[in-house]
Amino acid sequence: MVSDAESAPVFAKPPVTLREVAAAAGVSVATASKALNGQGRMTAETRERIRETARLLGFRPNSLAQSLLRKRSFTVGLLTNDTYGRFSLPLMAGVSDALVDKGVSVFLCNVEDDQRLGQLHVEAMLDKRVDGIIATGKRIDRHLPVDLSNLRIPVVYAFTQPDPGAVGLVSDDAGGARLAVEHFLRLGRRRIAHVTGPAGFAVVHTRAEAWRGVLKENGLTTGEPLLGAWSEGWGHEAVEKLFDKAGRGGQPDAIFCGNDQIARGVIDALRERGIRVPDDVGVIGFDNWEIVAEATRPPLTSVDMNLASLGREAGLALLSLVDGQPAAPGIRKLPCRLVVRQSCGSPPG
Amino acid sequence: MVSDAESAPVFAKPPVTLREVAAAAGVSVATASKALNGQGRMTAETRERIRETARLLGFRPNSLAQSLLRKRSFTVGLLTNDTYGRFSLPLMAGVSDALVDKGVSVFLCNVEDDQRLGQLHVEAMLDKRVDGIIATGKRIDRHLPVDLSNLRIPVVYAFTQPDPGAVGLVSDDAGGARLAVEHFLRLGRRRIAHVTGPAGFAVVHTRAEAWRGVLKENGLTTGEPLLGAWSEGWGHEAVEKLFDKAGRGGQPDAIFCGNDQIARGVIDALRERGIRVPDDVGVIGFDNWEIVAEATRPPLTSVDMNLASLGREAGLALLSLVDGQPAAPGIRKLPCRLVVRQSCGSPPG
DNA sequence: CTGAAAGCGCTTACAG
DNA sequence: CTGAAAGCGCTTACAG
Repeated sequence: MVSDAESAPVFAKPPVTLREVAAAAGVSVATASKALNGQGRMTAETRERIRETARLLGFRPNSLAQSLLRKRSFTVGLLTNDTYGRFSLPLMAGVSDALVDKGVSVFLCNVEDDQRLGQLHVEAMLDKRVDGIIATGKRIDRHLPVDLSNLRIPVVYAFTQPDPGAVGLVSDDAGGARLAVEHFLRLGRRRIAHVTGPAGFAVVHTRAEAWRGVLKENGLTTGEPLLGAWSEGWGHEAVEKLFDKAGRGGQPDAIFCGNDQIARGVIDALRERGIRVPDDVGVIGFDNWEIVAEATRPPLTSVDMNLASLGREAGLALLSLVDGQPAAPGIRKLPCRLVVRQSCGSPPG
Repeated sequence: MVSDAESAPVFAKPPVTLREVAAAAGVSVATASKALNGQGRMTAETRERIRETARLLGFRPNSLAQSLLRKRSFTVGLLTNDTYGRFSLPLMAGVSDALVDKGVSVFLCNVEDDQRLGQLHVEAMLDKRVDGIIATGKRIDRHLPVDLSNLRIPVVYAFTQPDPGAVGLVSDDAGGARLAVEHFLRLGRRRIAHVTGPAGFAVVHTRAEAWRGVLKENGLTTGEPLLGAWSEGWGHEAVEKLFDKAGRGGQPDAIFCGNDQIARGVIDALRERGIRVPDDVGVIGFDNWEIVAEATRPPLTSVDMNLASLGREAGLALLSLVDGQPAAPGIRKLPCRLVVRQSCGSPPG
């Protein structure tokens, strides 16, 4: 007995083709194509009949064939080395969301920090004729382990270091830091410390400069920012450094932290010392990593880099390049926003 | 003046085609194709000459054309509703890693919990003729907002609820829970409590049953598991419940927690009460969310669900379905592993 | 108003 | 040993 219908996999049935639609409607393939695409001239009845036939048969045009002709695949590649995904995922989701509505699909390429993997993925993207590539990473001062500088297709960099002359989108870290410090000032805080990550990160300096700048503009003196690790442990330590020296008057009444983990360590350490947050000392973090920010006691006010919007913008920027619109090269900085919770204190009175 | 070379976008130059390679090598397109694919018979010199020409011209075959012919696109769709990405990302990275070496690329489809988005993505995948689909989510007892049951292409479910009769991969939660409890027993702990998430989650019951089972097998009595939220706050509360009642003898000497956030809350609450971890009470978490597990004091022992492996397995399972290998339908449970840090205590003596 | 032809870039029988 | 032909599924000038 030959394999019977029951045992054959359901998915063996091939998709219906335009040829079948045309035959069923009694027209040529060319006419069918034009009917479905709203091209050409024909009676409204013919067009409608063909459309109805297509609908009935469940016809969906084969993208591969269309892409071959149009020289547009309606796909883009998304390169990332952020396996852990704290920064990448919202960004990737933003890209995907912005593009799905335009019929563009996104290839996920995890390149780690591995040249071989990077090359493998870029070649796969090129072979599959993606319309463009978005490169993203976990920090804006490092390159991905791939060379994207001489491709035939447009490239947009988002939250990773762009090649010179390319289009790049990053968060406005200086602006984000200003938001935090200015908020403290508005709340009446005057001795605002800054506890942040390692000197090896560009954002550490960008944010520290902004912190210093705002204080100076307001006639306040600043000490040095405290550089350390991006960790809770460092937040703890930093509190010791800040509060073990000097008298009450030299101690901060607010601490702006370089990320939420540091802020969490700071808050825990302050509580252990009996220093009240926000009454005695206000705390603001950076990243608005919700699961951390909402678990601190009190919940943490934090600067959000709007990574999903950044992803959306990157997707749209790439599309307009693909469509041949010229884009100004260079780095575009997108605004951050301050998410106010309870750790920073309320306005006086 | 017509647009000069300087101002034209670099990426306007179209890729080199097989026809050009053939012309350059002085052979027909058919011969060129066979030479590059190792098909047909021809002199070694001819083959080598064609290959060399292709290399020189930087020829890369157009995947779209190949896919059209072969009826295989070497792409798969990856559906997820885990925007936050704690579970999805390692899984997605695993899928991508397993497939990139086989020349298969992965479309990222963020469907949220939105039917419309789900449908949009599934149609896009079908139109692009993906070879198969992997569905993944943030919990194993919920469906994605899409119907994948009657597609023409194979589907594998990973870390989300499969359709009946489909192939599904999940972590062995019961096994993972056993690992934790048995480890405590080996360490000499006897009064092992269980603090976990809400009753609405299937894994809450799976893990609680396993906890209860191991204790019974060892002749130990168990109380009821403490159900609550997946949060630090609940971990805190649970410690109050466990330690405010009964005398010293009724209090646990070990707590197995349903996730790492709960475990973190538990550890913090114990410390605040002056109860030493692990000396007085051992703690084990679940998920092995490194950034949390490593920040607890002491660092947290936790059950790891091996999500990257799960992703790899899912990718390979899908590929073998695509290749026509029959796969046993049903749910396959993949083992967890215990990552031992300092919160559970050392062996006695 | 509709269809036949050519073609996107490739592969695979089939001739010679 | 090599090439001409047909074809994957579609679209788009061009005739009629």
